[in-house]
Order: sequence, then structure tokens, then C-alpha cells
Amino acid sequence: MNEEKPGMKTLIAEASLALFEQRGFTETSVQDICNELGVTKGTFYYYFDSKETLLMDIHEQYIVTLLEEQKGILEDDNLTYREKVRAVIYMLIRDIEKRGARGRVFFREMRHLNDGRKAKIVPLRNQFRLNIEQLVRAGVEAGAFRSEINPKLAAFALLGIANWSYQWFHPDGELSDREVADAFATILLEGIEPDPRDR
Amino acid sequence: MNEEKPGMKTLIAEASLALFEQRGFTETSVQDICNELGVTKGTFYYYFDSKETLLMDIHEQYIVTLLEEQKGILEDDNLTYREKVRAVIYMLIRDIEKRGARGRVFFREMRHLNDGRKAKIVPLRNQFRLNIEQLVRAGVEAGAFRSEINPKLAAFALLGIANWSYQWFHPDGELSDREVADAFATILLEGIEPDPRDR
DNA sequence: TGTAACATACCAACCAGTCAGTACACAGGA
DNA sequence: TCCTGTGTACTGACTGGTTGGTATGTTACA
Repeated sequence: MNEEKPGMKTLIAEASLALFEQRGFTETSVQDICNELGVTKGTFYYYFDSKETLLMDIHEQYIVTLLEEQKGILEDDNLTYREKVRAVIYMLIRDIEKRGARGRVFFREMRHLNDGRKAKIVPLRNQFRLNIEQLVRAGVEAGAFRSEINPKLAAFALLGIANWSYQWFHPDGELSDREVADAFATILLEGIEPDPRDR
Repeated sequence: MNEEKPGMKTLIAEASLALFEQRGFTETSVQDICNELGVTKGTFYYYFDSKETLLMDIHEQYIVTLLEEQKGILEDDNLTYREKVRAVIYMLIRDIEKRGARGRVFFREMRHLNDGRKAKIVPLRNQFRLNIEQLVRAGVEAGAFRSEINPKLAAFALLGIANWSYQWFHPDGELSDREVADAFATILLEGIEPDPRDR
């Protein structure tokens, strides 16, 4: 239907994203973005109200898409609690390849949004976390996870493990996204120690 | 002996740290720092060669202290492997209170160091991670951790869990640093699932 | 002929860093 | 006691450069 060839607006957004990731938001000037595409600032401001509007677009796209994907996993009645945990971790690790730049910019540059815009993004980011917390809570109540587990802290642990990967994981390395996600899920679910009764 | 009253250099360093944490390195001008202390830019450049030198000081102090503390834990022969893992996690979480600002600036602003300076900091940061990896590897070989655990990924998992806390944990909240660290260590060591033989 | 899609030229604000100069403490000699 | 020299800890004005953003032109095509 659409998806024919990228318009100038898309080109600007993509070039900006790459530059923001490499150099950072403040360190990338509007002129830099324009040079990258061989256009002038007039063009930029024809498509975007401000540099910050562009940053907001990047943030919104990232978190909204992530929430949608997460919803698909959490509402899938065919999955057990442990499978849902595995699926969420895999989704986050796999996304590093698919939209790693967007993710890194999201975590790093959010503070450059003004208060009004941050007030729109932060609740969405929190919702993502609260959904995981709710998954763990339901799992604990159902007996799938241990009763002494604090769902809030477990959610932070999951997010910490997965999101920290944005800092080091490159899909072209020695390990595939699937291997990394599987190993992380196993650590979170089963821990690194052997069963106490085997020791 | 010393420690009478903080000299101007210390005052500048402390004020800068607070501002870098709040607004970011690039968003804080040397003038901002000077305004905070009621001095002029001449004073700043009397004590520091450049704004970046100051940033380097902050980075060096953070990672060197961290490595020293880590060494104390890893070389303590009275601790088992699991106790060392617990101690390292507690050390990182507790540090959020003690030097949280320094840690957040460390993770966020490192890219503003020039290549030469980064080349000095990055190996130290990597050493911290490799030491944890080595701890896990030794634990696996000694049978304290499961043989199928990948030490490299386990180290990343530990660091992810602990370092992500810098983004949300405030020691004055509902949970103490000890509680958070204990919960995280339990998750990493034992997982969130009950023993398979109980299911 | 009109308008969408750009280009050009410019501005006010801000930035890191420089530098000549100065107030003052303190030491040593007469 | 006074004078003189010297280093420390600053000040304040300045520079060259960059920035986000704007006002106004120009062109290609429907």
C-alpha cells in the first residue's frame, strides 16, 4: 500500500538517528544532519518544527512499538509464565539488532526532551516495566515462580539484564541473539547455582 | 592530618559533579559551574586545564576506587563463591548511595572523553567485568555454579542487574540497599522459579 | 499560475578557553 | 619596623567559533 520509497522526512529521521547514536543529541548539529543528506537547514525545518520534535518522534516510535510487541506476548494464552518471561527477554535482545540505535538513543537522550514531552514518554516506559512486574506477580500467585520473589525487583532484574545488553551486544559477534537471550532467561529463571540437593 | 576544609579545587569538582549529573556534561557550561560557586571562569581554569580534564578526574576516581573495593572482595579467602557474588552485588548497590552521582556520570558521559583518555578508562572498566567473569568461571570449575553457565554472560547479567539500579534505585525509598542487593543476589544465584522437582 | 519543496543568508545567543592584570599573604633582608 | 620581592588565587573582559532557528528567495512541476 505504502512503503514505496522513503520521503525526505524519513531520510532525515534515519540520518538523525544514526548521528544521534554515534555522537549524541547535543553533539549533533542540525547542520551535521543536513550535510549527511546534502540538503540545507531550510529543508530540515520544513519537515520538523525543531530538533527536539525529531527526538520526540524517535522516542515515541521506540516505546510505542515495544509496548505493542510486549502486549502480543503477554496476552498470548498459549504461553506459560516461564515462556512469557523467555519471550520478553528474547524480544528485547533481538530488538538490539532490529532497532538497537533507536534503543540506545532512547535510553541516553531522553533527558533532552522538555518536561511536557517527557511527561508523555515516561509513563509509557514505566508501563512496560509494570507489565513485566504484573507478569511476575501473576506467576508467583499461580505458583510458577517462588513465593518469596519480589515481583518489582524481579522486573528490574529482567530489565537490567536485557537492557544492559544494549551497551555491549553486537549481533555479528560470536553469540547469536537467540543464544544470549536463552542464557539470560535460564539465569533469571533457574539461577547460576546447582540445585541445593545436588550439593 | 589533612581534611580541614575543602579547597576551591574540591568545591569545583563537587559542584561540577552535581551539575553533570543533573543536566549532563555538554549541557553544563563552565559558566554554570562558576555561577554555582560565585567565582569566575578564570578560577576554574586556574585549577583545571579544561572541562574535559575535570570529567576525566571524575571517571578515574570512580573506577579506580571500585576496582580496589572489588579486589578486596575477590581476594578474601574466607568467602565462598556464592558469598563473593553476593558481596560484589551488595557493593555495587550500596555504592549508589555513597557515590551514585559519580556512577551515573561515569556511565553516561564517558563518550565525552577524548580517545586517549578513553583508552585509559575503558580497560579499567573491562577489568572490573573480567574479574567477575573470572569469579564465575572459577566457581563453575569448582562446582559451585552449574557447568552449563556461560561465565561471560553471567558476568554481564550480574552487571546488568546491578548497574541498571543506578537508573531507579534511591536509598531513601521503601527498600534498603541491603534488601535490594539480597533479592538480586538470590535471583541471580537461585532464579525465580521453584525447584523443578517440587513442581 | 500556484504551491510544495527546497536553498540562501542571516541573527542572537551561547560556548570553551585565553590573558593581562591585581589583591594579598608572606618571607627575608636592612 | 619597614621595605621589597615573589608566588598564589583569583578577576573580568575578550575572542573565535558554533548553535538552533528564521525570514525570504527560488525552482520545478501539477
